[in-house]
Amino acid sequence: MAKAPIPSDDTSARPYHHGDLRRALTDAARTIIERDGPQALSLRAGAREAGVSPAAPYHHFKDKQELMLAVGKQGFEDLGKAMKLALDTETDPTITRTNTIGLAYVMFARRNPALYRVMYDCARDLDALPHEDEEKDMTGYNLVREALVAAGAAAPDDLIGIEVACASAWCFVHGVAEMSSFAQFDPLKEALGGEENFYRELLRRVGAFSGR
Amino acid sequence: MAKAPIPSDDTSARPYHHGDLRRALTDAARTIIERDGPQALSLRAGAREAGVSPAAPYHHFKDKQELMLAVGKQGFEDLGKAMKLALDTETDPTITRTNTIGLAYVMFARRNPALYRVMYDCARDLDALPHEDEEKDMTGYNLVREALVAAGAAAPDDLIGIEVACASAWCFVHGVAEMSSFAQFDPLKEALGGEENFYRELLRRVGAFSGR
DNA sequence: TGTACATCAGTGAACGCGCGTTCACTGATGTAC
DNA sequence: TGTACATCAGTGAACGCGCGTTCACTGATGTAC
Repeated sequence: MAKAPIPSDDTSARPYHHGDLRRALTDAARTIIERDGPQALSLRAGAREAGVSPAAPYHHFKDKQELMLAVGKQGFEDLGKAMKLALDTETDPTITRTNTIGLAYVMFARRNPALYRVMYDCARDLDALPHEDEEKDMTGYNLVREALVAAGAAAPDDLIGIEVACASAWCFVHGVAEMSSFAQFDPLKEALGGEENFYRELLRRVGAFSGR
Repeated sequence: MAKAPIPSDDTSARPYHHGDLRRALTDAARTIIERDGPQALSLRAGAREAGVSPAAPYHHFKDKQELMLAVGKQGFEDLGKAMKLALDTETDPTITRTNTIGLAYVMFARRNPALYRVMYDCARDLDALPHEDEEKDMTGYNLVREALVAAGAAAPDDLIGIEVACASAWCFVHGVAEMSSFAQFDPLKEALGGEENFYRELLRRVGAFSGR
């Protein structure tokens, strides 16, 4: 009877040690970013959101910037997973691999617009994303390159041509991703019978990159 | 002898009234944004940069947000001017109008990366850009639509097709614009003999949108 | 042309606030013997 | 299995700072007569 957790209100019965506060903090940061905007994210706000004292984060992150980078990195990992998942579960053989990946990319940005914005900032800040897991970071890029070559966007031995094709596709999809939450496109989305159709119609044009 | 301006140091001999403080403040804001990042812009910093007391801006802007919007709006105006100028001065008839406009757009973003970022944030926040000068705001868009129709991207009576073509081109150019300051593309820029060639090579693909 | 006065566009001091970060601390956990 | 102790992951109070904004003020300008 002595040590049993107090049953009164089990959400308030948090143990002194959190368990995985680092993860809880990045999750809290994502919540804040999406709910109140990237500007609203502070170390204190993150701690508050995670239900922890203002000093607690310093046991897991050197400073605010390190938290931001962790959030961005987590975002890229999740984006990579989303793209892989889409490839693995796509059943319609008439849809090209590039389009499947592209749609997954855009939908991720659509669902996490503020996070996507932060990820982009991280990617710009120097080469901020840590190089330790270059493999992981490259996953998405490799998928795209492979798919573009398969689609005939460039000859397999035309290295520069391949890079340019990748850059084009990347820029295009990035543009669509960022614009995806623009209200300006709402009428067009409706006219095409839904958001997803709109993106598919746009992404179809990536195929045009390979046209001779 | 009485009222003559003190000649000692004419940069320090600013009159009590500024002349055009509103403009000086938006210029100062742009300086700060490009120099220290959008995060660093505060009303106080803007006033400091303009050499004026912290309370002075309140005679010209209701609050910080109004200053930000003014900066964004000014950015769009300048971008529109840059595109028009490029159209008016392009002499090579082998370059399509879409590509001329696109390159001007991308180069503007390349030269003002942080400002471009702020502009985009302004455009996203609600329909933040004031509607009074809808005409002006539409200038760029009209130029693009006209050029795309001229390029055969869609039949003149296919209204939806035109809109989709515009959306595609817009997303693509936006993507290139934002990626233009990514160091990741530096090797490719070099391989293609310079930055401008790189953008031209990318933008050439906008033409592919019209391919049947 | 000169004077009185309303209005405009600045000043500078002050406010309350949330932030990042540090510090000495303490409760919980894991390990050596 | 039990005890001593090092280590880890929290707490909460405190710091100094720059911020947005307000306020009573004052210098400069323009207008009526």
